[in-house]
Amino acid sequence: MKISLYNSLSKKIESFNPLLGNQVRMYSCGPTVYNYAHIGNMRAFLFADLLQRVLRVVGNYSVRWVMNITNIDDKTIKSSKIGSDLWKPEMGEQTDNPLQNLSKFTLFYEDAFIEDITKLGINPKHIESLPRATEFIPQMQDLTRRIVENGYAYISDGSVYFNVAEWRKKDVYGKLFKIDFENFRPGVRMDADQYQREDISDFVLWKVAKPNEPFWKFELSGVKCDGRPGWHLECSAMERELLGLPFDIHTGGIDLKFPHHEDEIAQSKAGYGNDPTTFWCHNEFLFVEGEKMSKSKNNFYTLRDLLDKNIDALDIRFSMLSAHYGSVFNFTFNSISSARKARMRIQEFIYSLFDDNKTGKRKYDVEKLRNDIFVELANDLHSPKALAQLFAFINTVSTGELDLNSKTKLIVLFTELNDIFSVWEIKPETKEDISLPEEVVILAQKRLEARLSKDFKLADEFRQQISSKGYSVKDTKDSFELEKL
RNA sequence: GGUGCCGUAGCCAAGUGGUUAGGCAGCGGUCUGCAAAACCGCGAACGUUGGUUCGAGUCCAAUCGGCACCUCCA
Repeated sequence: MKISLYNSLSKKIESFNPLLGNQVRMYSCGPTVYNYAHIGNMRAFLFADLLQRVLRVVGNYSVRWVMNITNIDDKTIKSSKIGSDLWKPEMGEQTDNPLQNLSKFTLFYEDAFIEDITKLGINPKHIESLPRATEFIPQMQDLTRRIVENGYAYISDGSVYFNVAEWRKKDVYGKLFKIDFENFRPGVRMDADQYQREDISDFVLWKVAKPNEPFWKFELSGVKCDGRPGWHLECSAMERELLGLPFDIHTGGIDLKFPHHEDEIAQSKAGYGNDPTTFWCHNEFLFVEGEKMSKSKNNFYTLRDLLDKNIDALDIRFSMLSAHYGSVFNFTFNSISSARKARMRIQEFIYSLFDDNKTGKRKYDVEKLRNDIFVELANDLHSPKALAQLFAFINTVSTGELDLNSKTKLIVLFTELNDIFSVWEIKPETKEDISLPEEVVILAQKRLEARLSKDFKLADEFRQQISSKGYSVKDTKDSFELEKL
């Protein structure tokens, strides 16, 4: 099925066509590995995952998905320095080699990141490559050199800056973000670094080495420029190296539109002569309980914080699918429990499809249902509408009335849908829970006996005891089911 | 100052000018010893004020409120 996507370049929904046959090349701005990822970060990665899955399943494309790991920047350098209180014993021993420290520090959070996204239902096998910025330094130096040679960058005190004014004579600077150069307001964070820039809007390509910080040897136009790459440059060099230019889709959070992505466009074109990509896709921000997430408001959560609160990562995934990626998502604890119930309702339905005792004569047009759902997903990843279609279906059909053929087709469909949503089990319900404590099972059995002999008072007492041990008991006709509370 | 986004029932969240989005919660029912779960059924909304139109949640204007970005934040 043809996919349509909102393109931040045209600010319109456009029909998507890959540049090379059936293959989609997609690059996602990945994490800066200086801390555990928070749920706002997670939304960006879940959005990219949804996109690549829809491209595979609905669009029938093969997808080459690349997501970078930013393992060198101000924050990672600072956090990994000797004496940093962010250093954890699990990262190993610090040495007097700043680059080694940086590497140990960032690898720790890189592992944590992979672990986190896996819990969220992202399959790392879908990601073709997770390039680390530090492993592409020669390519970044090469790009810097090209831009300088083409006359769109200058060296100042060993750092290299992109000359925006010069570039504007040749091409538009402001393709994603309309910039009013007359009313350009210098940012507050400007003086965080002593930039020796000719113009306020120039941005750094390569930063000169500071004492006790990691650096790479670099000589440019006879000038010694030992140092490290600037942030924007990393992506430009890696995406060209791994995907080739131009590729099909570039994703990221909406805050990266400017300056990060705008600068990427300028760099790639000024250095390589090519636009990076044809589609820019951005996800909106996330709120927590109606407010912007911030540490001061005490509503700043990493995925791990939420897991510690006994929240299922898949409920987070599912709840985010209930809003369109292009609108602000309001994360609330209420919405998580709401999402869990909704998700489980579909899960129950899937289980019942495998139940041969529930079979009837009704034929259902599964093809049409499939089409109804896929059309929504193909229309700019409209997951809320796709889910609405699915619920509307479940509301009109009970498995017991469906014939075997329809049920089989539905299992196939749910398998396909789960290749996108990835929040269900497509298999018969397994009643056995090996992890149940024996004492709870014994209590439940005693309760069953009491119940069958109609001693309900005793049965209620046992139920009390079971729930005080953290389990709930559900009666079936002549047995019981236990569930963790 | 500039550039954008958003105000839809108790909560979340779709709505491309013309008969129902959907989920959760709530209410009623079936089933249960009572529950739980499941299933069946039910209601309720478009920030405010004008305008365009036969008809506006949808288009236009104004207004109020919230938010984001404006040089290394998803």
